[in-house]
Amino acid sequence: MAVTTHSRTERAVELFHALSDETRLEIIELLRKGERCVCELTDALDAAQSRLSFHLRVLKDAGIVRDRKDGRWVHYELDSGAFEEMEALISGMQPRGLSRADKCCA
Amino acid sequence: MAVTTHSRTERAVELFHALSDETRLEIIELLRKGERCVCELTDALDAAQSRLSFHLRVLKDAGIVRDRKDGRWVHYELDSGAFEEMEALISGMQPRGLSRADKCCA
DNA sequence: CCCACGTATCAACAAATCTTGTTGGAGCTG
DNA sequence: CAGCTCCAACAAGATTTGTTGATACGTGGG
Repeated sequence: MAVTTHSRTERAVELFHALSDETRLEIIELLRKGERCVCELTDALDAAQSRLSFHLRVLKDAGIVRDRKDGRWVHYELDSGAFEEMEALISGMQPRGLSRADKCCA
Repeated sequence: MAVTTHSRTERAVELFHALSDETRLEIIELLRKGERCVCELTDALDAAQSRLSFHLRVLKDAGIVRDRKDGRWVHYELDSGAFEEMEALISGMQPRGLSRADKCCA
């Protein structure tokens, strides 16, 4: 499970790196509709299986998706916790003064 | 100014890539306190000038910072528009159903 | 037990990214 | 003008990342 000790910055790098690839963003887009197995993703994206496996691992290591084994299939789905984390990170990076109050319940 | 035609996904890749580096996140953190010239950044980060110049360009190309010339100095500052863009992107990537209502004013 | 299927992993290569050192331009100052 | 400072840009090397094809692993069916 690789519980590497992360500084706040290292964690941000990991998350943003995971999102900085077109294939991975396409995977995320597909998973928004719900859980999918790898074979459905290879089908939808017309990508080699080992390529998707690689990208799914990056997403999983970053905590953006989680997997569930079901017989010989592995289903992947989004983990909403990571998105909350990223929203918080971006909020905390913005220029001082307009971090929160002005965009919530405007 | 490189007005490359971006798909939505390509733009997301560009933004998240710009954030996926520790040095660049440190630059952003420093710029949160306000405008800084390159020499102040090299000083604060103890980094070679050409290295910072490289990273500042990545940030600038992504629209995350903008520069202002002042004599022989160049000052960089955050561009809040990019952060709003990223918040919107992340919002739009989350699993269906819980995009907004459940995290605003809970 | 054996084979087919779905998936992960590995090795090798290709391509992109980052670092370092260097060069050159632009703008001050004397 | 001469000399200095601040900075961008380039070149070369190192490192990281992504792709592809081959192989290995686990599961379920015949």
